[in-house]
Amino acid sequence: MSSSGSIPLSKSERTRGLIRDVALRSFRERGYDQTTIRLIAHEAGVSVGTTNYHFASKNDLVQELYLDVQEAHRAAAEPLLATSDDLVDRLGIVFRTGLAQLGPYHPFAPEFLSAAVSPRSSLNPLSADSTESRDIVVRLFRDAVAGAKDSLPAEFHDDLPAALMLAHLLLALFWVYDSSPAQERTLRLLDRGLRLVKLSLPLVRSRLLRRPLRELLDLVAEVRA
Amino acid sequence: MSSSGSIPLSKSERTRGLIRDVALRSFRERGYDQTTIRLIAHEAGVSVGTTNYHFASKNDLVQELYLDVQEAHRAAAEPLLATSDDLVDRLGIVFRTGLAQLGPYHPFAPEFLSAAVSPRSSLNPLSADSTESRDIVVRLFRDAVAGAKDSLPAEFHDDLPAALMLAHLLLALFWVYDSSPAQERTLRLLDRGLRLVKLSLPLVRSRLLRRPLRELLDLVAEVRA
DNA sequence: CCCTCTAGTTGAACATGTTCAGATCTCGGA
DNA sequence: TCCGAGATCTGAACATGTTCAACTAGAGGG
Repeated sequence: MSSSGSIPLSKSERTRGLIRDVALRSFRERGYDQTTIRLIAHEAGVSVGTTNYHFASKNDLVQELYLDVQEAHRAAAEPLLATSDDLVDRLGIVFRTGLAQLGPYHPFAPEFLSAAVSPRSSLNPLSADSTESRDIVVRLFRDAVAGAKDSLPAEFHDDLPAALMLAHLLLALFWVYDSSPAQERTLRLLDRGLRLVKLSLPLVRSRLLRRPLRELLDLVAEVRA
Repeated sequence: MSSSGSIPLSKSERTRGLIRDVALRSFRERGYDQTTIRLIAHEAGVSVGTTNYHFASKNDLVQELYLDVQEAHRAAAEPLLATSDDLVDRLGIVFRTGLAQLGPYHPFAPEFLSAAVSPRSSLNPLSADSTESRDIVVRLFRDAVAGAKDSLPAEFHDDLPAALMLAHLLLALFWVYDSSPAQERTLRLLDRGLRLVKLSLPLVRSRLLRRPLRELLDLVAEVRA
């Protein structure tokens, strides 16, 4: 969580880190709406102006949370990816470990969603500001595809990871709306979706659906905020 | 737009109608964020408190806009539905006329999306508060399916309209993110998606994919805010 | 050791949606 | 016509994220 490097931190770095830590803890405990700038400032023992000096906006603080979550996603997914070379299984691993990271935030998911969904929000996972955390997930999907034994037609290789990341975002969207206990419906949706993909895979390799699927992928893969 | 019944309106009804008209015009011209309560009050010549007396929240005013838009959707779709009995064509009509209604709002789409996407927002199309306008669209899809010559397996009939309405929401989501001129990419996505559906339809009727598709539909069809 | 300049910090000010205690008006009944 | 209760209206107050002019402190050069 907090870096504990050996170089002594400057006063500024300590203040910034303190604000960051206070904010992230509050986001986890109280969610987005209840975590007000004034509350963060108070708990960190600084003024409102200081938090805005170190983080230009409240959303910049959420960005820090994103990074934490995505790093945890990678840490959870990578070891599991070593255990299978089946494409669909590997995709399932990335999706499932991704959902697992979100779990604790479900009570506050609507607040975060509302703040992040606008294409103009820096919090948007598809925005330029979120490139760093987004790329972590895209890389996970790239690895998942690349490490599978039956590889897909080469023409899919470039765009597929970005499209899968989008699929993951859609799954997360479903998850936000999922009020079943422990969001088990989302997991069921994922299982059934993956089963459908497994069944459809031969069709994709065959000629019939390949062209229209390819064209769909073209459009979807370059969605940006 | 404004109803022009013959019964003379009470003072209260006139005030309410005035606020409504001023607000809707402003939403269309200035979008969601720039349309402040104080601005509406000022343009309607009433106080801030009065607008909140007639409409408990700003979102209640957007709800009125929704109804206008969905009524226009129905008015645009119904005559066109009489011109074809091909299932995919009919779906295309409902999707396309739906997108056409949104067109003028695209510059402000992110603002509206952010306000509407939270499952806890009354503005959410899947919320109880939006039942009226949502049902207009669901009925359109029901008609589109029911009036097609090659009907689908009966087991799909119940849930399909709700699932199609969800698909329409997803298409609208894509549309919000679509910055191509006149959002032509969204139309292309729709065309390609429909072509894929047309190609896949025989597969759905056949046994292979029917069961998993059915199960997916079960989960998706009952998504609610 | 002192001076200066900049990084760091402060809290008041602003615009926003919403609330609410009280003022004002409307309208049916006497 | 007149009255009073209930409907309608008012504007100040509140909490929020963000901005900003002013203040402080700390580092580095003399």
